[in-house]
Amino acid sequence: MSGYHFREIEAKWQKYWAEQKTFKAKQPEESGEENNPPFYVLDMFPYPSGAGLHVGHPLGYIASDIYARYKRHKGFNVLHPQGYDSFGLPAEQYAIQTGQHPAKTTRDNIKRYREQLDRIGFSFDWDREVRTSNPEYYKWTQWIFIQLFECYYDLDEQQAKPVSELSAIFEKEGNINVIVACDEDTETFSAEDWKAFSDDQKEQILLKYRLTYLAETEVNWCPALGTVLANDEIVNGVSERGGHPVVRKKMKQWSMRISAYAERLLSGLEDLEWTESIKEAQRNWIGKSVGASVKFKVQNYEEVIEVFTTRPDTIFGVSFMTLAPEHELVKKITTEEQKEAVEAYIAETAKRSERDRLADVKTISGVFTGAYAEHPFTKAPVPIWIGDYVLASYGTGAVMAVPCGDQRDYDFAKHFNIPIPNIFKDIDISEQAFSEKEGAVIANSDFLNDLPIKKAIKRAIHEIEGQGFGASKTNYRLRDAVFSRQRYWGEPFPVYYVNGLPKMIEEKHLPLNLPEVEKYLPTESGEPPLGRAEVWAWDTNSNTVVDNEKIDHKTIFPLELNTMPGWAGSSWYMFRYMETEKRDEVFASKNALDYWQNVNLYVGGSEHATGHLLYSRFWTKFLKDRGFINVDEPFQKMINQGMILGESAFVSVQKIVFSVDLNENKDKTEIKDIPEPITFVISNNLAENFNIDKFEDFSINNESLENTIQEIRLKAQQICDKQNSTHINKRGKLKYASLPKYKTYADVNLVNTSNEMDIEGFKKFRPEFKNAEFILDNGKVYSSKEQSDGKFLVSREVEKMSKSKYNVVNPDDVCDEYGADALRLFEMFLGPIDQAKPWNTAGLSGVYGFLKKFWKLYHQGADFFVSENEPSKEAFKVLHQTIKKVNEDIEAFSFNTSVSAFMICVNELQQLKCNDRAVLEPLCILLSPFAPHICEEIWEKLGHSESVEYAPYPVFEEKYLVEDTKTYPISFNGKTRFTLDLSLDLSKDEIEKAVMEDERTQKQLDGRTPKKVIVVPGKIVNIVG
RNA sequence: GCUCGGAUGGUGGAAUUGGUAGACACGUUGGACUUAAAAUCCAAUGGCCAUAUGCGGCCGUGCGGGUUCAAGUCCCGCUCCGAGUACCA
Repeated sequence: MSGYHFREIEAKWQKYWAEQKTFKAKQPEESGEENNPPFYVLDMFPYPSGAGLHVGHPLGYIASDIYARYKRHKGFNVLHPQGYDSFGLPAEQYAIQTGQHPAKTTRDNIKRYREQLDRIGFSFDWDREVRTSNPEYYKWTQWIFIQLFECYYDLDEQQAKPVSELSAIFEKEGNINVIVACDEDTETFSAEDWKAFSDDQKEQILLKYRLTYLAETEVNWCPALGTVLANDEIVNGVSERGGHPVVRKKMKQWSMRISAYAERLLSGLEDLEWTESIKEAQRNWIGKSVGASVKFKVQNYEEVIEVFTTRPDTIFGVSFMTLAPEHELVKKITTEEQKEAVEAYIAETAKRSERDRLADVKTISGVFTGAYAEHPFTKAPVPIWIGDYVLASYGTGAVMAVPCGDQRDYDFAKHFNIPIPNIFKDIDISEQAFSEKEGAVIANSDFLNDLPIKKAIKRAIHEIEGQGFGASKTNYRLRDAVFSRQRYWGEPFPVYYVNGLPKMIEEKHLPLNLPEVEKYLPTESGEPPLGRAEVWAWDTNSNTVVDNEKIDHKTIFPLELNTMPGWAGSSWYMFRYMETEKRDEVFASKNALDYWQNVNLYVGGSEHATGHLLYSRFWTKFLKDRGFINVDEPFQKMINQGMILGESAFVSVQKIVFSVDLNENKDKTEIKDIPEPITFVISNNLAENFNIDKFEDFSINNESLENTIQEIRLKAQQICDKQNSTHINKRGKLKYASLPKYKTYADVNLVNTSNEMDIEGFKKFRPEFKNAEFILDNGKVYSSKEQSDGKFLVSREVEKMSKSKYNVVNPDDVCDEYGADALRLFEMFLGPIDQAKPWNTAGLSGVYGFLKKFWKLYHQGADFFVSENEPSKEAFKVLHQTIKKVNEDIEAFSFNTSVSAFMICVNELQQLKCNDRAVLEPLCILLSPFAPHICEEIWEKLGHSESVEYAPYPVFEEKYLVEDTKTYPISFNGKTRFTLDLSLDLSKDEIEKAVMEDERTQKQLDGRTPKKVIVVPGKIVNIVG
């Protein structure tokens, strides 16, 4: 065996790894003696879609795999698992369309994913695989749900506690003194009240405190689809799919009280090694603002308007109030005169999406309600306006407008000629508001006069609280998360209903398995798909699921029909991988949890910034509170990979169509026999100039194209003439005309690296072009593969990789052609991991060539050969430079530069004709995380019987890199003119002397005397003057 | 609008604390080997100018300023592109 036969090598080692369980992570009890510290590397959970993997998906997996393998070489006990987020909407939609059970399609998809993943040679410990749709897994998702139900959140101690403790407090002192997270509308009650409540009433009240609770939530309901839609599934008020009407509707749904954890979710970000941009996204999402809530009385009404402000110090600057048009008070307080205008404005606002309202800052709009509020301090009347720059969903949906201190209020006031009182001492507000939060002193503000802003805020809150029309308040934008989905393919809630009140199924009877249904659609009456299940009732005697017909509301009760959302299963899966043996008994055993702690390195896309990454932090904190785990954060360090973009291929098309001039058609008989249009598909190099109508203007010198176009015109004219001279004649004259050129997709798999397209393949791919004429790059018309000597070229454009753009590249194809090691290297070589970059298959030959060169280093002719000789100094230097560089790059996740470093290393060793074991053996270890198959093969040939995976990482030794000379760039006025080799031992003065003596220096100076000579030893010499 | 990224040859991208801009690779061109192709190897390759050869010169990291002996890198002001996103009161 001589050449580099990657197919055999890769298959051989993939089999070996699977059989030997090379990547099995050791549990704490197994690893104790060897003292290998644990290290946990995790990829974000893949959803196994029917489309399979494209080359963009494995990018992060390759990076994390390199890191995992690197850590094994460094002596760590690495946990590097993989699994599937296998509940989800696409499988359900496919089931609705085809009637196939989603469990089956999901299994099929997973099988395909696994095959694709296996081909790339990942070092996953597959024995720990999890699938969220497996009952053995979702048993514990249900279990966590129950734990959340049984807890409330103590805001004082910032901790979740059992609800039983809360009812004990209520028993003693009611809810007046408790500082806990609860629904906004919770009323106060005393111990006596509590005791007087019925059991059902008590349950109702406790629901307002539980960390997961039932509540009326406003949703986008689409009756035709029988489901709730996300905001981005609605376009112009109708559903994106099908265009059905959508209505706002209140529905009773499960919610998660994530808002209770707002403060901890915010402060916990500080110690995480995540990118600033993701942390910032979470901070914005949580949206903490500190200020005060202030109540304004409405004149002539009993009502008050409550506002939240971060700037209570500016309260004397209030000259109007603005309510969101949707604010509930608007209808009540609007005067008769203003009614028409207000209603018109509300109707207008309703048409605008929130997106519109926020994107448009230039249009200022609003209407006066005619009503006035009363300033709490001055008692002056304050006009109440409505304006769509205030959103109902944030805060109280009302603003106390301070035009001198807020630019939006300022613009609004200017636009409507509302006074702008200035409450800042010596600050000019004639042009714009003063919105800084420091650097000013308050004026015209009674007791706040002469106070700087920060002190004024404190004083204002003090007065507001003292006079009883407000209090200091911290506001969070973070809302509780709706947890119910009207879907089939998700975790069933372990919940049944007694008198309409939810009861949890006891833990020991879990899992509650997803029932069978005959169809996956909502029921005709609008219930979720589980409403179709015939066996979906809970028997509290036998503790089993029984036939619905047996429901008697005494011992047999209906079960919950909603299922859990996609993020339920993915919010805790990182802990499940830690467990191996006792998965039936616990979600993960204490021992394992204590040992693995949390994920040391998490790799995935940044699109999960405010979804998955926030929810899993929430669940982690909750599980910590309850003592189930002992970490506060799930993912200590995170790397976000960028998207791999596709290079879509396009062809240009122009058509000739025939038509009859109807003006001359006297008898108006039906027109038949009009020839089919003729389609031309034009090679990209000619596309711009190709134009059937105006070939006379043809500017580039291409005779055959000119001829071709003339022929086309001639042919079209002949068709017309022929028809006109015969039967069409009396109905009118047949004419031809060309339509505008347009571009359309070609499948990238039909195009080679030189942008040449396979025309026959294209005809099969787009049958509508079966009879089209193809104009080749030489201007000639394509006739057949054999007879045409020209090429057909496509144009390229970088776009997102997607099926609909025909630019998807499958990793299997790359593995077939170049091998998994080449794929791995190339994905890394493409550019920085976190950047979006286009996939260009042409570059693959570069890394493939590198692998062949690497292989050759260990061979002499056809035979494997390494010498036992002492390597040269140069060879050692090359090796140690590479060790240093690659080591640093891996730690910095700069994998593209480490691939370059390997290329440089191999090129140089080849130059040096180095084939010494003492250099080549460490090099093999060094490369093995990147290209594991080829390195295993060579490692074996080097005489090792064990996998290279656990070979100790080569140690960098500085002594091999020590230099005694430096090639100094000698620059004049900052421009390098020549270089000079000088000893590194020289002092500054000696360097200067040597440089000045060089004749090239004299030539550059041309007799001038330098003003200054800058010498930086070991770096550069710059001569000024 | 705001926040965070980014902009370097024909292409993907390198470049330490400011210190030889364009590493490495693709592509292109030329050459060697071959009946030929593939593969492999060698050479050239930022632009412009100059040049028999040789020695060279000017410009150049989105744009305009600035700091510095020296700026892709630091500062100020813009433009464009990408991602996220709340009129956060």
